[in-house]
Amino acid sequence: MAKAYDPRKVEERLYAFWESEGYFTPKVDWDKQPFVISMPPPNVTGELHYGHAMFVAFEDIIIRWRRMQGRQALWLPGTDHAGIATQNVVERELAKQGLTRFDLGREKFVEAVWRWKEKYGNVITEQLRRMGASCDWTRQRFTLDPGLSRAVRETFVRLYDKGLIYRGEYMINWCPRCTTALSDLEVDHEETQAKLWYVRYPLVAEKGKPEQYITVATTRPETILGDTAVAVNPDDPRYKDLIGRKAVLPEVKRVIPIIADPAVDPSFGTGAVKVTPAHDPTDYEVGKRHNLPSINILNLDATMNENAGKYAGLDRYACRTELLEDLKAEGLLVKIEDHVHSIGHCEKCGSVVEPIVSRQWFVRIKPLAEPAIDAVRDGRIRFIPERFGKVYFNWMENIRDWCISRQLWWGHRIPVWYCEDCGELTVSVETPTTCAKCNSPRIVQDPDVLDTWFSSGLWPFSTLGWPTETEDYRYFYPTDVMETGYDIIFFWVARMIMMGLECTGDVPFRHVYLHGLMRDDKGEKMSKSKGNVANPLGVIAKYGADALRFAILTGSTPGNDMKMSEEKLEAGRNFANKLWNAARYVQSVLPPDGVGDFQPDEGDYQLADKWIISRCSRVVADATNLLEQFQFGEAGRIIYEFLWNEFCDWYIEISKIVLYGKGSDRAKMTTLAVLGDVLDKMLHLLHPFMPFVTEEIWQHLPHVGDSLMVSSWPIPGPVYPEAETDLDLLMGAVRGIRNARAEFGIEPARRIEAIVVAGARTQLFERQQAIIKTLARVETLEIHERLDRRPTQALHVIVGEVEVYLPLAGMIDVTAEIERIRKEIEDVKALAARTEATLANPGFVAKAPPVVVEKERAKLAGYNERLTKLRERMTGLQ
RNA sequence: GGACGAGUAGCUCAGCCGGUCAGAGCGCACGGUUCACAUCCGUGAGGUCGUAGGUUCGAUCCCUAUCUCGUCCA
Repeated sequence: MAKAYDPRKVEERLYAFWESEGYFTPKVDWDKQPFVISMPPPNVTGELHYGHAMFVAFEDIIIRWRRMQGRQALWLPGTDHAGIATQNVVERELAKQGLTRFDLGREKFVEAVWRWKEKYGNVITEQLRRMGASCDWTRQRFTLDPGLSRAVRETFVRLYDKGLIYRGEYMINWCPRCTTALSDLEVDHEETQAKLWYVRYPLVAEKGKPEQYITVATTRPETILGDTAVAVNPDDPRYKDLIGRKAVLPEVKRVIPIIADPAVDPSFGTGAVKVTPAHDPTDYEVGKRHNLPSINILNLDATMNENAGKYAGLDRYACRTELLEDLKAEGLLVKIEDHVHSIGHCEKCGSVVEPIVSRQWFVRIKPLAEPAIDAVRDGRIRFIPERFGKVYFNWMENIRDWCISRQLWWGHRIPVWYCEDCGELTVSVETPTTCAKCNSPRIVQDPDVLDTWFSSGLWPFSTLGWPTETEDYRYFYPTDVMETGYDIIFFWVARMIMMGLECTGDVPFRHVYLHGLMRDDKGEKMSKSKGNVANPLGVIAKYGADALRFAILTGSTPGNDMKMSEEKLEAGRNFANKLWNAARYVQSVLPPDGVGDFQPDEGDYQLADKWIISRCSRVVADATNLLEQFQFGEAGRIIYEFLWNEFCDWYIEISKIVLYGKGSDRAKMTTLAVLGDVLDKMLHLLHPFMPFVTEEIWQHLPHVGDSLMVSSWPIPGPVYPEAETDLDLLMGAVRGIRNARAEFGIEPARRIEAIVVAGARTQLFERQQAIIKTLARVETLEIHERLDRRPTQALHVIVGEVEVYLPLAGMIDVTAEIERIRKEIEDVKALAARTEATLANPGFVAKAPPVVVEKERAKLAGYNERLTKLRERMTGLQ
């Protein structure tokens, strides 16, 4: 084994080995329990970023751990066609050649996207391998695969037949750049510093009344061209008289009514608002209530249409500028105020979204949402962390119908055909040749495609073969854990739950584990535009995939964002190297074929053996328990601490005493067996965290089986509480001596003399004196049960019930020592006083659990014993 | 406007159902070339656990209010 661990030499080789052995591919075995995770499918043209690194780390730790527990573990990978995003990418490529998708035409364009997908679509899957993802590539899926496309059609037809999908004209969000409808979720609202324009509308003159105006305030003056009313609040005294009168729309000269509607907020602007039913969701509702005409003034690319009169053809913002100029010229622009309001942007391209009335397909969502709410409420699906359940409920309970049609070319074509003869629709899974109503062959398919999330919503079961009752589907569904970022609870998690319940009658998964988002070391969200995205592949090349995984897993808490930093990656790398070197030591002392058939008896174990076995048992139990609770960070930390601070710092050092000493072969074999066994257990526990380094080490050590990744998860061994207490005392003594040595500047290499007054623990110290001698660098060690004449020219250390003297003639400044002890007496007295006060409180003794009271009493006894010893020492010195 | 999260050692953060929980890593200070490891070893300093109340025998952990930062929904 090399002196330092070099991940570059092992990672790709081991991954290829695992994959070629078929370890990632579970078999359907009805005698065994499956364990399934559907991988959130990355965008097919995407590149690996930290978000992917996170889900790989979390999902792989779960799946590797369950696999080692003997489950038929399936982690099903795949990619998403990501409609808008992918189409945009290819359109941008075309734009470089000065082309638009319309220049190619639909068929050619879709072919171009497929070519793009074939060329770049596997980049991400290759990158996932670099992370060590143990997913089953033989079952890899793509949302546009024939099987998954069939699932989409099947779902559409079923929902349509049940009346849960309908087509209608409603106000939707329109992205003029992508030229498609968007669902509410695909619109990002952003608080924007903008203007509020106050515009006067002249009233139609009435006999006997003076010339009058009504002033409205608007953030979107260009929509004046589409106004069909002015509205005021019915209770607003300022406008009572004007209700029912008519106003003349500036520029357009259309006569519109002044109406009263409770939706008007009297405190906004002047209290009078313009009503544009075709271009504002609120106005749309007002228009419906008052039967107002709806005048569309926009083309689909956000230029003004013929209804805009002389502004026709202008871009919406150019039109705004010109119109404002004209209003100003006419004296109708009263004033301009600064105003902050939220503006909707296309999630994908950032363009300002237009609310327009359009004919689209919708999912009637309430009937789907209700069972989905129940499934979480009654615990069939559990969110981790729990609080996200509240977020889920809040959204689901106020959910609105889902606009699913998109005016794109890349995606699942809507399975609806319109008859050019009778005008009826045919909705069908199989592509029809004739109209279902009149049998006319003159039918034409709806040109639109479905929202990408419609197919993603089917992912946990469409990937397993649904709607066909395949063996995979029957065995592996429902899945166990859905692991993803909390930012797509609504987009994806909620929709999978709704679709899963509707389509399969069962929940799609039982647990939803949500991780936070990755931020840079300043806490900024990572984004390409900010340029703060470290490339995970670069990180892997520099530190190794294990280091990255360990940093992610131990540096995060469920549901909380985490900051990534070089320091954390270094810590991960250092830990891998520490493990490597611990193994290197074990390998160097172990015979080539290990300890063979040798099995130590209980009686062979020395104190240190029992101690490390016991501690190891606890770590195995605790780590397993923490994994059960999705507490990956805590699990990682306790293993880290055990390995570094107990196994390496103490047990390995103690083992050297035995192995390099003159003991019996049997004693040495016992130590070797324990070293190997504990290390082996740690390799197992750490494998799901750091698959590469653990496998590589395991392969170097004597082992049974072909691969660590398919070996069994350890079960906790025996626990020896007494050995733990005893070794704690010995370690305390060693630390005490080291501390004193450091404090008094004794050269590390210098061997000194020590006198232990051990009382009841005399036997322990006599038996284990080698530990003290070696680890504290003591040359001669005297051990007494009691000692009447205490040395004065000596340092004094108290460890529990034991005292240690380090006779260092000439090095002791008695006055300083007295001062040091005086100070310690003060400290201990303060502690004792606090404990006494607690115990003196009658409420405490009466109400606290007896165990706690006992603990306090023991604490006090300990303080008092220490005080006695300190005082004795004090008088001895004086 | 509603909801949620964060505010713990200089920095980054752990602390599950209130009682050795005041912790880790990094950084810092001092000292280390003996054959696992300087990607290391030993020792040490550092915090009124955002602020103010309350519940309790006892609160970093529960309740109320409040401040700062962040996120989501409307």
